[in-house]
Amino acid sequence: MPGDHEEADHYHIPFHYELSSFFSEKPAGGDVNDTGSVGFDQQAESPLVNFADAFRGSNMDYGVIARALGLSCPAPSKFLCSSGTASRELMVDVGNGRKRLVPLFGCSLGTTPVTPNSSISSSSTEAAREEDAERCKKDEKKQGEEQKKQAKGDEEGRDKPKTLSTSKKKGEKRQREPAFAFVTKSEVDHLEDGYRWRKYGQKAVKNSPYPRSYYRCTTQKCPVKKRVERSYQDPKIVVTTYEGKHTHQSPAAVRGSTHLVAPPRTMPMSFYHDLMMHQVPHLSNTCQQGNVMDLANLPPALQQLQFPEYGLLQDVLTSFDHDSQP
DNA sequence: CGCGTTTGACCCGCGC
DNA sequence: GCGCGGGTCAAACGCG
Repeated sequence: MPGDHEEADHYHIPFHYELSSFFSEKPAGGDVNDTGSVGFDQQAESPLVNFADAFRGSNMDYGVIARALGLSCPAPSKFLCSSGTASRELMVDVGNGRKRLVPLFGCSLGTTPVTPNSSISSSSTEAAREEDAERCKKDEKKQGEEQKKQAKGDEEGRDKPKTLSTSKKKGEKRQREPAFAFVTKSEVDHLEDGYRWRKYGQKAVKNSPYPRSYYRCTTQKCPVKKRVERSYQDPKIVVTTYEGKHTHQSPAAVRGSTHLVAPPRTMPMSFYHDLMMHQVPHLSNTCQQGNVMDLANLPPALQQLQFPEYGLLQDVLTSFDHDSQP
């Protein structure tokens, strides 16, 4: 069915219109939304507050956030579940030649942060696991084919000069790690996130003048990769897609930047768990398979989301909450 | 010399 | 089956 197929290829999550303003052109330091309730001074003394710190220092009940993000709180998750019309999404390539519309929810548009990085504008997840589920059906269908290929490949493969596929068994489907995409508004492509990355490829993106860069975590045996590309819709927007879970601590944390990884004292770990379970729905499957999820395994984007002022986030989330009320 | 980037070639999955 | 586009490899190169 063509319609179903379309659904499988594009993961639609509505974006709240109020938040869309975060991604539109705004004068530096200006108010962020139309209500005037959110304003920040980009020249504030502490322009960067990381995600965890933001919550730690906040009086905000995490339940509000949880509800806002559609976590395990009584309020239904409008953000994740509704089919609202006033949405803003960004087409993000999530691998295997698949693109999906990634919901944007986020924060601010500081343009002259302390670090070369600009502030995080939004984060989102992509439902690779759901996608995998879809693909499983196809896989079953193709399994016979694959086996044929495998036999054939065993014959032909020997003569191939390169052994690119030796890392995985022939006929075995390339397994995609859970991915987490988020969007930043930045002048620089490669955002400093506390980990060390090695660029291993760059490709031109179809219909975009901007190339996509491929990075791998330089830590040995760490499987995490990330893709970085600029939005052709708005060149200032950088889409970063993390894939996989770090098997180690952030070097930045090791160096003493504990604020990058330390869990907020006031936030139960279950919140992180819920956050991940909902923000990265497919990870729930992983957990069901016995894998342990802990903070260190959170995508850096969640560990280190930074905001010019957490009050902004608060307003954003409050906005979510308010919007989710009938 | 070690580490990171660049870049062309190759592999792979998917749609037609 | 074929072509396209995305993802990865690895040699060459640059830099400190």
